[in-house]
Amino acid sequence: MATIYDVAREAGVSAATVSRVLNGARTVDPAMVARVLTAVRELGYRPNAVARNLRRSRTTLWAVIISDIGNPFFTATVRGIEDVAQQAGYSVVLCNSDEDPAKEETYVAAALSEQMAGVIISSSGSVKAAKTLLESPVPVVAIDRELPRGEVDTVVVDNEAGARTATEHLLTAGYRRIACITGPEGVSTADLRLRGYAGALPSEPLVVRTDFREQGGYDAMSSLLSSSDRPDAVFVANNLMAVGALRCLADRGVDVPGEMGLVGFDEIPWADLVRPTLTTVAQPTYELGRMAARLLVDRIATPAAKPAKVVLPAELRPRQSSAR
Amino acid sequence: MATIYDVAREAGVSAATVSRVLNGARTVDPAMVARVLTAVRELGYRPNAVARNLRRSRTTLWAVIISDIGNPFFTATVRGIEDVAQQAGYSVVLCNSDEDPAKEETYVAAALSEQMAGVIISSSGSVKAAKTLLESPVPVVAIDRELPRGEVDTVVVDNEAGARTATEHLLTAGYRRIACITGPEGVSTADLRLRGYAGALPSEPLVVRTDFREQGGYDAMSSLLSSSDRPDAVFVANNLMAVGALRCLADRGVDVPGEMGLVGFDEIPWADLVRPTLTTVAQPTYELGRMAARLLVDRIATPAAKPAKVVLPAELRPRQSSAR
DNA sequence: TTGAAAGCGCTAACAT
DNA sequence: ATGTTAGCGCTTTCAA
Repeated sequence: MATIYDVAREAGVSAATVSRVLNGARTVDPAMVARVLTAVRELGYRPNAVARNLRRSRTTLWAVIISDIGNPFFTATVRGIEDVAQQAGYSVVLCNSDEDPAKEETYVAAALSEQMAGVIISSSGSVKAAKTLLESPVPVVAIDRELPRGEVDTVVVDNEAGARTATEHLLTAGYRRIACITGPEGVSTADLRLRGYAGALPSEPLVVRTDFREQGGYDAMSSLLSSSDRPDAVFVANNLMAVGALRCLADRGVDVPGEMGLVGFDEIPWADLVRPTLTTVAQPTYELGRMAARLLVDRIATPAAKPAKVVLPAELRPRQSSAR
Repeated sequence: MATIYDVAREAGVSAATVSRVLNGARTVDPAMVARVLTAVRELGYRPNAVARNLRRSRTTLWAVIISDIGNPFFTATVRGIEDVAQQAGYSVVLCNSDEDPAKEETYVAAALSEQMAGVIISSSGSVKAAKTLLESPVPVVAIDRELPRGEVDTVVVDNEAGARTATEHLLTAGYRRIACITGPEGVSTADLRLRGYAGALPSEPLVVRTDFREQGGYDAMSSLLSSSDRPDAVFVANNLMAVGALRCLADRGVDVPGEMGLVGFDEIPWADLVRPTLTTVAQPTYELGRMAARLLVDRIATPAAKPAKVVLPAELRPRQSSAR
């Protein structure tokens, strides 16, 4: 690969001048600019970002560490992040931790080693990854899920209120024994949605914890169906588990919403095309991403500012699965 | 941030020794290893990958440039890539071109500037991006879609055969006037699936081209419904457009599969939960990702080897939407 | 306005 | 087995 010195020689100028031209300094003679650009084109020169980053001690890359690329929730969120990032001159690289704390730690370590300009993370619960990030100088924004013990910029939805609304909706519809399927302890969305559910319930809570995956939801629903204290409705704390639960009910021939009501948290892509259509608590995903990116831009500009916490509203979308 | 020299000073050794310890050289005295590791821990030292990459003139990052992060097709594919990459000592960063050639070009440029160790790309059709990649020394594997005019390692499914099978399936089911909704010209999947469809058809083809998005499928179906030559079945060349088409039919109250048969190419996540369930041509997505990653590993090891082209089979999954 | 030169942090010859 | 040293490619003072 051609280096900046090759270009300099070809154009008959110094490397410093080439650098100035390429970085848009206005103190360069137009004639030289032309010569440099010609040389760049002829040699097919492409600046080595690694060298530049080393010299500048900074990069223009953001790492966005998401917990499950298979969850459509992240699609719109990432788009929101990308749109703001691009405008601010950053490129976004996505890292998929796949709900695996070990992978999350690997990606956090990589982001720091690679001197990324910032990190946006939806924690899969690794305390170690969170600690590493917090002790590092890299600007961090937590999204969707709070960072364990983290005093950092955070963008979440009002999980507790959303869960409460969903549970009250089931009560209003006439369901009496409402269970909750939620995610792993220590993941803030799992815990807060559980709290919202429990708070809305006049009776004793009935809780199953599992992972945030479709299979987890299936298994959880399966165990609820065969329990002695079988519920007549379930609030499911994320979208993929809700789909799993729905599939389980279909497989078992349980009538939804007649025999069993169902509300999920998080939209699923074709919530209105599945049968029965799925009642969900929808989140402003795109806006979540935009907001996180804006916070990160601000944080990079002002590292010492007090961390912000933004809570966006979630909204119930009543559909068939809860309409008794 | 602490540098390798800080660690060296703290441990009372040279920077070279620290480097050796950190890179697992076995020619280091165990006592020194211990001292170095202690110093590393005390200082919270973290190697600067940018400096390392510059010095080594290589990185351990792969760029995976996908054309639409919102398409669930890529979920399993990316997982396949990641699993192989991790085993081979590479980290994967995802870049979402969002079917936008300009974004694709930006990400290709970034991947080259950042000296990424390799690129796996699902082209959104930018000839310029393809050219840039092919003229660069970076190892490239095309996945899902062929790279425009690219003599590179390629992993695709047998699009033509899959489309033919789908079309024949509709004919066998008794549909007579079968249309095709496909993607942009120049995108290999769009063109090959169209060819497979046309090849299987005894009559004149009826084709609508649009983008590969849900809205595109909706609009295309809408125009087919109001055309004078209204079809009784449609083969839709990707998953998102199939969902759009299905939604359009639902909105218009057209009975599927009675009034209109439908087959999509690519699975959708809950094909069996939507109503009617959607007949699709399924692809071995995870295997596609694994294969691409394996080719990339080989290519990095043997840059001069002849490019391979791997064609994996696609498989019809008959469901309700085509069962007249 | 331009060039010379130093140095970002690391690794790998080479020397000891 | 360990240290010395040069240099990866770039940017940015500093001097002219």
